[in-house]
Amino acid sequence: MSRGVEWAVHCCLDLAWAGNGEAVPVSRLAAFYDLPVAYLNKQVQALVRAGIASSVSGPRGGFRLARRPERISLLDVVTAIEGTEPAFRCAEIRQQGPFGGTPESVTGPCLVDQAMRRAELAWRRELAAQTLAGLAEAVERAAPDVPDRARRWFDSHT
Amino acid sequence: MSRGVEWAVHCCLDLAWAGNGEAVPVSRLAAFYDLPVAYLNKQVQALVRAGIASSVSGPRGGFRLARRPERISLLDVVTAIEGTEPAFRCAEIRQQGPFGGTPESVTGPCLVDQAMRRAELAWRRELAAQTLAGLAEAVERAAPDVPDRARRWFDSHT
DNA sequence: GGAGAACTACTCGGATAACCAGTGTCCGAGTTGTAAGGG
DNA sequence: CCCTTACAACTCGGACACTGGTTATCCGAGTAGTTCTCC
Repeated sequence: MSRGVEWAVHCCLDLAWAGNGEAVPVSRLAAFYDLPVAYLNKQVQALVRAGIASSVSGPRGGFRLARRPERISLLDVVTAIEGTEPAFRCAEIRQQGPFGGTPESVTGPCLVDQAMRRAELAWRRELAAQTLAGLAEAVERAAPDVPDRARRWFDSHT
Repeated sequence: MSRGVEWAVHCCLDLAWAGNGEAVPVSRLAAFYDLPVAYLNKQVQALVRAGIASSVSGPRGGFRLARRPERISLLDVVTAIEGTEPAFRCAEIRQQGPFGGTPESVTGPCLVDQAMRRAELAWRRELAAQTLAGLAEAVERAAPDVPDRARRWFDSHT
């Protein structure tokens, strides 16, 4: 899985905390985690294309969340970065080779593919159950000062 | 996900059907699905390294399943090809940047990582629940003649 | 005719290149705040 | 003093190189069956 997924999730959390109406430029986010600025920009652009974040150009510009954190699931973020295609893509090799041409061999869908899709569906279901708000709440419960410190840091470095 | 996973699962099914004590050479398997021989060999070798299949060299040699199909799960096959490392690997970026050095910031494990691991665990659980025997049975139920035809084809092309 | 040895063909196994997606970087388009200049 | 206008700085956005991993291929090590030779 792409490295940008971790970046995107953490940045979304920071946007949820620091974004009190203010847009956060990607340079700030990159400085906060010591990440390459331009590449992180690329990832956040993917969030914009997916409708998770919105962008503002020019001075005082930056990114902010397009929806409330309660309405953004981890699955949304992951699919925004990784794309919607399933990790396992059935190439229907059972239809190749000497038995491939016969129409009698294609009775119903490929069960191997089905089993894989079922597993991947469970993965997606688990990701969809977790929202950004829920994750943020869990972090606040575990370390109550982290969000405040982050917010203050983002506000101070104007 | 690697393309070889699909090949491995299908080949394991064929080994379970065609392997009545006889070892099946990889050239036979490759011909059955019209796949590149040497590369498929590489994948099946991974199955051997994982203890799923066993190999016999020389004439009348080939591969066979090392355990009964009831004892081989889809997760076994997938991890044999893809490796045991999780798809999402937490790089702990929360510990980088200006806040990284402070020891107070590392309160407990990374919750983002935890959420991702939970999802991946659900995926693994679903894969582990499906055995090769169960999958083979499902195929027989959907298309009762497929296993027999496969067995006959593998036996005929000595 | 039978036993032994050399040979041949066949298989796996790992070492070796080609290709592609992910990774990283750069510069241009657009926008906003600012400052200068004139009325 | 106030309005207009040009400027400058800052941000996103997409286009351009680089790199590790998957994909693909080849040749060597080892083994079983076969055949030839000798007793």
